[in-house]
Amino acid sequence: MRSRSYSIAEQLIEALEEQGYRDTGPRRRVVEAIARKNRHFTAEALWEELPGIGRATVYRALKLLVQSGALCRVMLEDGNRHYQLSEPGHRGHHHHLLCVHCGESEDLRGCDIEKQLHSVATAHRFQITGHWLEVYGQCRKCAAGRAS
Amino acid sequence: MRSRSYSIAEQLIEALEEQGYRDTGPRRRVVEAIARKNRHFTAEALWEELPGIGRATVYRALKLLVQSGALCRVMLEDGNRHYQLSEPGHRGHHHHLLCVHCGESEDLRGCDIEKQLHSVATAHRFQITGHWLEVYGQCRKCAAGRAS
DNA sequence: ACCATCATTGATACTAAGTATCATTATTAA
DNA sequence: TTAATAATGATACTTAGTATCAATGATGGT
Repeated sequence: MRSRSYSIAEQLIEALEEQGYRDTGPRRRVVEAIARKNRHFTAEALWEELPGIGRATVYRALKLLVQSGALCRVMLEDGNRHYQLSEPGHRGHHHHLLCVHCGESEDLRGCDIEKQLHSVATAHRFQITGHWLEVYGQCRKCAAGRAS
Repeated sequence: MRSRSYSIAEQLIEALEEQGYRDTGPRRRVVEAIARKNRHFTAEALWEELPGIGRATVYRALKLLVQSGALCRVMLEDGNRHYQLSEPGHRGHHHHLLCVHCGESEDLRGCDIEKQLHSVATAHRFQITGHWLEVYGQCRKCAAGRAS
């Protein structure tokens, strides 16, 4: 008995199929490359790992996966846009803790920032419909390694 | 007796001079165009309003003003990057309430999100060094006009 | 298994938002 | 007023995509 019934790649293919998109060879190669990543990456870097696959195909797959929530776009502190696999079962709205040192990221769980925003917005008489938050810093390992 | 001792354009020129940059003709034209804006704008749109000024000059001025804190880069919900004048005397770290309907924005004052982030980050054993937040919604006027 | 339909692909060109280079021009300080 | 230095604008390049479109591939019905 295996504890993971589906590989990450299979979950991503499923995320596409749920939206009515087909399971094709090129898409499989894209999701397999994404599944091998353990940190955020750029679309361009992903494409460079996939000789024979068209640039547009890679960008299209990324777009569909972001739509599904299985993949997130994250913005680095320098403004560069990267992609980041969502943690399993964590597809809804969430934020990231991005380590500026090693590039690792964790999903920020238990952030009820909405509540706080709401009260601030009330003071401005502003009706909030959405927000975007990224948090930068050092992960446990990097903070430990660089503390002196 | 005038209540505003400096025009917005003058304040922007000052922001540049404080950083050791010169007060030049092209820069004056750029900051004057920015000062006339009452909502966020793209670099490209600004450049198009300034015939005879080089694209690079406009982008360079924007970069310096952002560095000074007098101007902010804001990210819209669709991912487009715009620029937004900071409210007077509000140059430090702050966030924006962006109206997705009319494009107006307000600086978000009194947001002590840092405190909350800090406690969440402690749970993740993550050492926060910075964050980025944008809030989207409808401003007072637009919310009133569209309520039914 | 076959075919029609419709989605997908990859090549290519284009756009947006900049940055880099560099010869020319403008500002400033001595 | 002149030398040093900063800024400019033209141009080319980069990054992160989107649009177009002919060719190919997947799917459902028979």
